[in-house]
Amino acid sequence: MLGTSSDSIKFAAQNRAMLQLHTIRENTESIITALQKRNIDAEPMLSKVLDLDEKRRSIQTELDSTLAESNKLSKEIGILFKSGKAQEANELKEKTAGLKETSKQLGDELNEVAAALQDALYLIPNIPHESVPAGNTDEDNEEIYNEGEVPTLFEGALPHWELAKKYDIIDFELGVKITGAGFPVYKGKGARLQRALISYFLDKNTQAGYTEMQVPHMVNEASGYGTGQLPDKEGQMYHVQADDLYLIPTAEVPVTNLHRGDILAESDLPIKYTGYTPCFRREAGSYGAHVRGLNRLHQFDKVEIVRVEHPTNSYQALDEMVEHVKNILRELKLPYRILRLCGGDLGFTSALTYDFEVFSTAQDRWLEISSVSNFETFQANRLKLRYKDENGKTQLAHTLNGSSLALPRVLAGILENYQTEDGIKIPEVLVPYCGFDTIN
RNA sequence: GGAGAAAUGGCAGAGUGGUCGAAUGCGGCAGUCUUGAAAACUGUUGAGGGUCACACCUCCGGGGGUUCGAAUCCCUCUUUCUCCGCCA
Repeated sequence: MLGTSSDSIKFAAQNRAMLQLHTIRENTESIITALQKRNIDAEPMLSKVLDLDEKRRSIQTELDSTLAESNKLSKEIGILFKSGKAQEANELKEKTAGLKETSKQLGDELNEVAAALQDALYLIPNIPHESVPAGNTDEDNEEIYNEGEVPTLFEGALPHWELAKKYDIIDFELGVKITGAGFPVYKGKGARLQRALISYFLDKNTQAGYTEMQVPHMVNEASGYGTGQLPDKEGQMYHVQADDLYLIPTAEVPVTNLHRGDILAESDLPIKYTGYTPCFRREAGSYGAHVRGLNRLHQFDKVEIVRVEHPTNSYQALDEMVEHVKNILRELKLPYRILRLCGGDLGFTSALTYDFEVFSTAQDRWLEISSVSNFETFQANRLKLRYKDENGKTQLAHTLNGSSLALPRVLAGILENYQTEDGIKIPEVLVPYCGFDTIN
């Protein structure tokens, strides 16, 4: 449906079953070509990696044989002592001194090179799926679907931040007082509508087979590296330095890390989770009119879906997730479109991403409300999230996630598109969750 | 926050300086038996690096140290449990 034919899926799965050193070593050229879609010249990066890799292996080999020799001597010494030949044993002991020195040196060298290699590897972004269009900016994203009527609003219709004030449902100034800009306070029916949306989304997700999880809102450094926020997005996360913890920018981080280091049985797949969490983002560098109101916040609520999949099934899973989100927006009767992100706009960790955007009628612009991605083995490789295949071999799993959905812009879309001269109508599906059908 | 105990393979649980990547049991897998299943019996069963394949190397919570040699001894950190204190 979305241009991921089964042939390309199979190819992708095989080609990247073990993305990283093996793959880089054997497919250097094709990786460089693929990364050009991200407008990256990967050649220097990769040759540095290959260089360090070669160095690492040669030091490792040398170290291994030194250790092998000293292991052998130690065993002999043990046997000699046991059989009472203390003098011969002591003679052998002297021979080990040099080996010890050598292995210490080699060990230090190895650590250094291995760390440098790790750092270099962490800087390489995921390889875009072949369906990812070339391009530099969001202008080059490819619209692949749209649905829903854009309503014609009455004269004097307002953007959501005006509506929020008019009906006293969101107080941005109050948030500034107690915290700062970008931390709104939801009041009365506004707060209730938030809670209704969270419940509604979670219900939709659990009905679709996702298991609801409540996870910590802070994570440690290892989790940040696992899903790829670190080191790439270091400055975008709130860092609690006293305890070296990060406030989560999305539930993707704690939920996907649930399986960090696991080796699953093939029959455990697929794993499907959903979770509601607040999300914290520093948004360093954002500015201008597009950050008004709910458009861009430091703290916002989101319900996320996460899947761990068999490589042969991950693109079908991606399509299912897209269909699932479509369904929700259809029920909310919001006009939306789906974009396939171009190489330049694609996130660091993703192989293929579909963005959902709701049309904000009063602002006359599209607002991103969901991002659904397949990471293939990229996160799994960092997470060491694997499964045993039918031959008993350990393979990297594929991970995926998507918002279903991010609250603030859905809220903005509802407020703006559902406004009437008599107040804001509540979408039908949300009325049972809200306990009211109009905000006035 | 204070005092004590502990951390070993999917799980349980031995192992206190040498041939231990690690007994044993359970679980898993394969086979024998069976129409099939269960039971019983036999075999097999951690991860990573390295190699064409072997060899070989690393890993017994993390890091460091002692030693020719560490799962075993020492230091340190983390986590868990018990008791005390505090507390939504």
